[in-house]
Amino acid sequence: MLNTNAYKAIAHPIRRDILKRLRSGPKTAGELAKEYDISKPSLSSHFSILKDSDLVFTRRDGNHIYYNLNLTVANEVLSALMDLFGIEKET
Amino acid sequence: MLNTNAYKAIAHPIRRDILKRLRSGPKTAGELAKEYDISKPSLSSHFSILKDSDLVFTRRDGNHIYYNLNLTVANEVLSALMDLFGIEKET
DNA sequence: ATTCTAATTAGTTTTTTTTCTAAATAGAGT
DNA sequence: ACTCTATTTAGAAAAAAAACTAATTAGAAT
Repeated sequence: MLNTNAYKAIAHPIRRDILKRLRSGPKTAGELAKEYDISKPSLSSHFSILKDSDLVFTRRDGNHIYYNLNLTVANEVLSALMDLFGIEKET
Repeated sequence: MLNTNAYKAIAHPIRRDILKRLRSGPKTAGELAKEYDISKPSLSSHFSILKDSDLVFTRRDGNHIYYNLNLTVANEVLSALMDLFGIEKET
């Protein structure tokens, strides 16, 4: 069953943008921070919300923490929405 | 292009529940109101957010206003999320 | 052990969302 | 025209989310 925090996670434009950037592979908080005109703590809070949703997970490599998109959960979000809307996956 | 209000629309559990109930056909505000322990104005505000997202549209029939699920927009939400996550629709 | 870099936590303020009660509107039916 | 039912609008209060600065933690590297 889907963690409903996922709906909250995708509700904010910055978090959606982060997810989009993670499609192409893991990024550090610092790399992502460059893209947004927002304080680091605010961004950290967005990361935290993304982690709570399980849409992203982290891995530390030395000094850096890499954010990764969890595609399994991403697929679960899609499935849950298809169910919500009563839309069938074509066979 | 998707109305980003749709992300906001699905962020609240009551609004998701309303969408789910509309799968089976149009419902009046009154019918839906029975399902939730919340004041009518609060629910009306949820309806308004759903309408802003274009996920639902209304049709008046006499004294009743029927809420309908807009499946076209529902599909657009799914497409937008597939794009966001970089998930391909299988052919 | 100190220092450097990366990122988070603490605490607060601002903004947005959700909720409420009371009043108003829209249309149907008498 | 009045009245009844269904729903929304107005205005205010409460709750939740998002933002900031300052301080802290975690680990790497000297």
